[in-house]
This record gives sequence, structure tokens and C-alpha cells, in this order.
Amino acid sequence: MNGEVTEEAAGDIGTTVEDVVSGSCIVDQFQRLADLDDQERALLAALEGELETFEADQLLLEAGQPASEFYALHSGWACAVRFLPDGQRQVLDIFLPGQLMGLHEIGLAHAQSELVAITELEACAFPRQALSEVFRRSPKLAEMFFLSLAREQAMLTERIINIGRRPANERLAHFLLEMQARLDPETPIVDLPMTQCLIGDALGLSAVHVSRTLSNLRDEGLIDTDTGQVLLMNREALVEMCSFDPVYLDARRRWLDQA
Amino acid sequence: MNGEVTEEAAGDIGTTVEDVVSGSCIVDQFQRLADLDDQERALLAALEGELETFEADQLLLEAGQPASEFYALHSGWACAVRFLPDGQRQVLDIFLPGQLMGLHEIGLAHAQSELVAITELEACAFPRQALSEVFRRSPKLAEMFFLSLAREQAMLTERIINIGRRPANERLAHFLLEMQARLDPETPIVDLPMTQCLIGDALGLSAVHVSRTLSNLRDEGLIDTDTGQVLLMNREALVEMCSFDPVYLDARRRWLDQA
DNA sequence: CGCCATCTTGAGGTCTATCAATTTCAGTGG
DNA sequence: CCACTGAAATTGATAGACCTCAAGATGGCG
Repeated sequence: MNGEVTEEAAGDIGTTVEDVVSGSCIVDQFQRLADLDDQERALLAALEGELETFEADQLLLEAGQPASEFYALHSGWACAVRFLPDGQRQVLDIFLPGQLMGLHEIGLAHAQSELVAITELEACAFPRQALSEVFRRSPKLAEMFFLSLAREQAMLTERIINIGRRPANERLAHFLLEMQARLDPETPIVDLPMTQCLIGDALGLSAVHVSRTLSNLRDEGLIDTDTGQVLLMNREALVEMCSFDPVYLDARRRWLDQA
Repeated sequence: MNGEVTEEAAGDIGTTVEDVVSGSCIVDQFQRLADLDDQERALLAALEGELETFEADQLLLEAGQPASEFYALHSGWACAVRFLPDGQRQVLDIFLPGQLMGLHEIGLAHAQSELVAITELEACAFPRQALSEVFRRSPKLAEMFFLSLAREQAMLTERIINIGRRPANERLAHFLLEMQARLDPETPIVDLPMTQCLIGDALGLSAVHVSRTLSNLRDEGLIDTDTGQVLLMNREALVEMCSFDPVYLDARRRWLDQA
């Protein structure tokens, strides 16, 4: 959680469960929702662009530009951010490997928020026409894109509850638990390549108050941050504190199996 | 904005631009995005259920129940709500006639939030299998469902910014402007069948503070609430205050025309 | 006419933001 | 190997926003 995280974590993150190296970004992600046949795999692979590398802090999509493509994140972290006229910043979404980025902007004439690399990352672009192509050619894949959007939406509503109705300590606890669940539910270590300032902008808190609140959690023995990572010392208590329920993160495989 | 609104407004609301009476709920809504041929219209009409009537405060979907269907709202107002263990409430979404409700819950084994009628309303149910059916039979309609979800998501991200980064007066201004834009962009009157308590739960504010903040806006001559509706006296100033930009409400017809 | 929900208004307290100074730490160059 | 540098984190003090509790006003409805 201290300064030393920033660069090193970027490398570590690449080795979490979410990061499965293979030919296509999206295929890997969708494979988890339902089995794909060769034809479906080929269709996806044909539509996606080259794997591109971005440096930390680099913009993948600029606000105000036409949102003519979205991305599949292969490795590294990214986020969607929105700037207010007074200079304030709100993080709308945090993306981990395997996620689709910028889907919600697709269809807008101009992007409302920007897509920024948090760490060095690899992603491949999808032109938005590709989406129509998928809808025409494969109902099953179309449903998977739909579900992908629905899952992101579930995460957004959860964030609204978090920001709207929970005090800072619960807000942070919930955030840490969500990140742990998304990174690796088995390991009580959250390796965050994020500045406290960025965390604050995601949770609607000031950077200073994030620092203070983390201290409080540390003093209560709920977390530890010695090694530059956040260690969930008492996960039970954290879950209890913010009534964390990870069902909204479900990949919903069952839904597709029924269809 | 006072007590007298609640019941009467429910009737008034039904006559806004969004409420177009016809054979099918969804057809009317989608017709605005792109032209539908007879076959597409027939498919939608075949899949949707009977038009049902609900009373104010009635539950359309209970939290914890399997989310086996979603709804198309024909007339009246509804909202998606989530209760926290400590009794707090967060309104996640407010629905006006023409909108699809509960799409984001579809695919979850159990609904996380509930769907409540704000006023008396009419809606028709769609079984979730109908969605798969649409995806199989009509790529165009499938895209429209996708867009519908994307639009709702754009509204959610806007709400996150509102709650996370704006003080109460700007938050309320933004809320009123959004509602005006959604109800009738031409008329500077917002006819809200909502309790101040409900508004507070939507904006992450206490009911008391909503009352106070409305008073402030009134004192500054920005709004008026004499007639039981909110009248935007100085829309320009309100827009300026919270930097309101309604692009996120776009129906995105152009996107579908391209496809 | 009286009841009930809603809205209003006041007082006091808590939470969080802001400003500013200090510390920590990784990276850099001597 | 050590001092220097700049970004990030910590800490203290203060102010302001918002919440809670509680009492009273308002208006619809039976």
C-alpha cells in the first residue's frame, strides 16, 4: 500500500488466475462462461485486432474522441475515469485481465470517459462493427457480450451502494474484498497497483481520508500493509463489517448452460 | 414536491411523451431506436406477456427470488431498490414508461435488488428465455436489447459521478435536470411522484437534507415548488452549477442506422 | 374533524474535506 | 556508497458538509 507497490505490483499482477496466456484475449474470457466451438473461436479471433502494449498512465481512449472501438484486456490493470470541470476525478470502473473495456461507451458519438492504463498492460482492440458482426453471426457469442455488460452493470450498482450508503471504513473494506475476490478468492492478499489517490477517486473519498481509514483498519487488526500489499488479517470481520456478498461477481455460467 | 404530489402525479405522468399507448410495450420503445419490420414486431409481441397492473408500492420482483423475468414498463413509475442489513436503502435506478426493468438482474440466480412500483403502473413481463429467443432469431433486436442495457449503464455511471463527487445542491440539480430531460426536454416542469425520502435514497442523502437543499435552491431562485411540482426557474444556472450534459441519455439511433 | 404521512425547521454532533507540514521511499546521479 | 529528488503516504489542525434526533407545520384522506 506504500510507494513501493506501484511498479513492482504491475509485474506481479500479471500472474494471477485471471491472466491466462493464449491466442485470443476474449476467447479465454468467454471460455469460462460456456464452451466455444472452433467456429465461434475463429469468429472472435478474426474480429479482434493485434495485441497492443500500453505503458502505465497511457490513454487507451480519450474522452471526447469517437468511441469506435472497445478493448479486451489481456494483462495489467486499467480503469475508466471521468474528469469534472473543476478538476475532480471519478473512477468509474477498474479492469482486470480478461475483462472487456469500453463496452458501455460504444454507441455514444463521443466517449464520455477515458480509458487509462494503471500499470503497463496488453490489450487488443475490437472495432465496434465487430460487435454487429458477432450479433449477426453467433447468437451465443452475442449473449456472452450481453452478459459481460450485465456483469459490469452489477458491479456498478454495487459501487453505487458502496459510495451512496456506506461510511469510509466500510467502503474501503468492501473495495478490498471485491478486489480480493476478483484477483484470487483463495489468497487473502490484495496486490493493488493503485495510488491511494486513485482508490479515493474510485470510492468518492479524498486521498488523505483513504490513508487515515487504512490506518484505522490496520489499528483494528483487520488488515496489514507491511509488505507493500494489503493483507486481509481478519477477512471474516471485514465481510461482516460491510456485509460483503460476492454473488454479484458471478460469471453466470449457469445462465448460458440453460439457454 | 409536497405531500400532495404522490397520488395525483401518478396520473399526470402517464401523459408525458414517453407514454405511447399501443399494442406492445417494447415495440414502442424500440421503434424509437430503429425501424422494425412486421416480423420483428411480431416476434417481440409473441414473447411478451400480458399487460399487468400494479399498485403503488407493490413489488414486481422480490429480492432473493429467482429473477426469471424482466419487465417492460408501459405506464407509471418504478424503481430498483436495494436494502442494506442495517435498514438503509439505496435506489439504484428509476424507470419511466418505455424502459426495460430488471435486465441487469437477469442471469443472476437470485435477484439482488427489488423492483418496486412508485406509482400505479402497467408493465408486461418477459420470461428470460425470451431473451435467448430474440438473440437467436433477430440480431437486430438483440442489438437493441444490448443498447438498452448500455444506456442504462451510462445512466448508472452518471449517478456514480453524481453521488461520489458532487455536493448535495449540485447532486439535486443534476437529478432534477436528468428527470426533466427524460420526461420532456421541452417543458421546464418536473412532475415527481417521489417522496423526498425516496429522492434521498437515490442520491445518497438523508430525507432531511433533501428538504433543506431544495429550500436552498428555492431561495436562490433556481427552482420553485409551489404547485406541487418542481419548476425549473433558471435552468441555465442549474445546468451551469452541476455541469449537466444530457448526451448520456441519447437513444443512440445513429449507431443502429450504421449497422 | 382528526389521523397519518410527509415536509419543515432547529440544534448538536459526526464524518469527511482541505490545507499544510512532515515522513517514507524508490530512483538518480555523484 | 551516499546525498539528492520527487511522488506518495502519513499526520495534525481546522472548517464545512451532512446526519441524527426531535418538535412542529402542512396537507390529503377517511
